[in-house]
Amino acid sequence: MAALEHLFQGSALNAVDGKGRVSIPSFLRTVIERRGDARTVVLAKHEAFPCLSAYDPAYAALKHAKLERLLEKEETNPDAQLEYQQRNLMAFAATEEVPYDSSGRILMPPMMRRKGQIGELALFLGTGETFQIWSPKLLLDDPRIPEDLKDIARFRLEERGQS
Amino acid sequence: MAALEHLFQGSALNAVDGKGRVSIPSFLRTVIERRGDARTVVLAKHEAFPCLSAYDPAYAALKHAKLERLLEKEETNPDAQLEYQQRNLMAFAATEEVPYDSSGRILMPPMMRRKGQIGELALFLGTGETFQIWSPKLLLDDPRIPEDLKDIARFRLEERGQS
DNA sequence: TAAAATCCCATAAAATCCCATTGTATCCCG
DNA sequence: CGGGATACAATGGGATTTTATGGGATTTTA
Repeated sequence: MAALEHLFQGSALNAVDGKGRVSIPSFLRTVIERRGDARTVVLAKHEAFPCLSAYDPAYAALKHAKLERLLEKEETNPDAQLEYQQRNLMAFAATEEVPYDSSGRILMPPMMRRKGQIGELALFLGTGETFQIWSPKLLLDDPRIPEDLKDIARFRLEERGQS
Repeated sequence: MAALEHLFQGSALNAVDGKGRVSIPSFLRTVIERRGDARTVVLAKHEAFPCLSAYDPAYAALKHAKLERLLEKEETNPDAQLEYQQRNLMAFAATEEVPYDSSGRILMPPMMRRKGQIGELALFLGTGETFQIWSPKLLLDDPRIPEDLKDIARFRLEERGQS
């Protein structure tokens, strides 16, 4: 159950239904449950891309512990104090932890849905330590995204379109 | 039930009614009850921000124990003695412990309400080991608060306004 | 006994559970 | 190897429960 022995990988395109529910792809759930024993995802706005960043609570705790150790080193520095407060706020207040049910679905919180501009479709992308949730349209429109990755998004869209 | 295995996370904006009652958001109550078995919150003025700092009794006990150990180490240092006395005063005399009822509401003590300048609305922000209670307006006006977090406060205000 | 705190009940909206369906991947055995 | 049987994933929709909140009644406190 060591936190970072298991990495998030792969992609999937799932529907967001009228109630705001989305299935977390099972291959991501497997990693979550191997890293800890929660059936829960932590959602945050991605710092660089117009999408959401997601991970498991064990990873969040690990990140927090790291921050704490950093503070103890710089305890005397007054600037460090404010910076610490700010980071803590971003790491915890600006994130939401949502459990998934027995069928693997979360209720996407309205705030996160808006921050990630997620509409009827959610594109899940594994990125190792974390995974991302995109509006497929936004991903295709972003010039920073490699063409090969866009091909994957297009493929997932087609897959769904023809059904 | 280890104290710091569960962290406070997320945000919510709740109403303070005419009697001074506020609901503690359920996701914070869950953490409180997992950390110990009290249905109680400890309130204090935040040391840096114009808001309240809040936590569970188990965390208060833990913090106290930590202070004690620190003191024992520095027993010979007279400065440490004074500092300990001061911190101890703040940690206990300047805080109030209030239980929440079966519907999850506390009666916000008038002194704390004034210290935090909490009006009709209380913004709850998880910050890991503790959580904060803000007047949303004061948060929006504070230059030290990251813009992304203010966005969240604005979102919560909107959410409520349109209903 | 007046003010304040607490309890109790009511409600609307939201979140959660539960069951059903469908498509797809996997298994197993002849 | 074929082809049905099986298991699981994603998803829809109804039923149930929880949450936040208002307001009255009762108890406690000063």
